[in-house]
Amino acid sequence: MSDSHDAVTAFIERMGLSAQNDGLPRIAGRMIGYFIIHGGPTSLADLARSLQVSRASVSTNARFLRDLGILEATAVPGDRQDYYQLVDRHYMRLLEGHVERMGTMSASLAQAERELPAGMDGARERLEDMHDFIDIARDHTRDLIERLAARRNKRHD
Amino acid sequence: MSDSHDAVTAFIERMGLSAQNDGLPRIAGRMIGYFIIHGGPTSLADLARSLQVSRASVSTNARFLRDLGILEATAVPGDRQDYYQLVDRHYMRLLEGHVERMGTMSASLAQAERELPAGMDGARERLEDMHDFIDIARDHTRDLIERLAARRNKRHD
DNA sequence: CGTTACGTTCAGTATTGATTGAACGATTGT
DNA sequence: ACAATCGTTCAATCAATACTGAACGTAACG
Repeated sequence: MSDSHDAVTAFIERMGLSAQNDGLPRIAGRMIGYFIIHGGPTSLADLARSLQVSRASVSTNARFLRDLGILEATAVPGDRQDYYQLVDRHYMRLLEGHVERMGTMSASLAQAERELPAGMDGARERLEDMHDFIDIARDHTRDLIERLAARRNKRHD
Repeated sequence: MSDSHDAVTAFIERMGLSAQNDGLPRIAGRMIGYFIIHGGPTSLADLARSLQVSRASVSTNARFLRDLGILEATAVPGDRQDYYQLVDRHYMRLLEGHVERMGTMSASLAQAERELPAGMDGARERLEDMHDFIDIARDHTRDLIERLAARRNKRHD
């Protein structure tokens, strides 16, 4: 079983790294990795033991991932611990987050266009150009999300 | 001109914030904002003065953005300062970076599938499911990049 | 030459944010 | 009632990294 252990921990660690790389807390990434491998539902205490981190960190990051819509709480009959698991198609939330960030960027560009005094034509053109781009990219990503949702539904029906 | 100044600095500051939000250095974001507004080419010294930051920071971040393919150096005849400007369609580089990160994630999942010992069927299924998703999303984003490139070319021809 | 302005590098500082330990309330089982 | 376990919160610590100041090399220009 040491083979499995090595491969599994290596993967979980890579998930931590790439989360860090994306600006997310490392432990959050490792938690996602844990759930991809082990499924769940799992209590926060077990998670803390498995990942060798403090219960405080697990608690904080669980809430963080829950707010992101990546984790959800489930009840286990006969046990009143808080059990968590990945939401179905959790990875979609990443794309949705991407769409959200493009939305704020779009709004920021729109505000700049609105407030920019007349005469700065070069600036306005560049703002509008980038704005168009962002909006198209956002729409495109929305389509992607829909298409992926459809694909998964078809598989399951 | 105080109106223009307010709107402009507010926009540049927002760009800094949203860069920070994406895990990039704040000054890098502000530099991008500066170029969107003022066009360029601009010397690093002017940039440092405008953004009120040290020349060291500007130098470091300019190299950073150049390596990302967002800024490029241009020669200004009769002046041998280093002039920088945004590359054409600089925002495309953001999507390309996104594609790259999806690529490393895909590779990481593939490696996990390869090294995972037999018997962990649930884990394998979840890995493959996510792997499929990532690859589809990456292809889709590549299409988007191509389509946007085509759109821009048509505009210009 | 001497001066000035530029860009880079690097050691040091400052700041941000992740992680922890300890204290707490709640819940269960004895 | 008591002990044990869980999850949360918060102050404190720790680590990563953004940012700066100073020193340096280069090039222009008087």
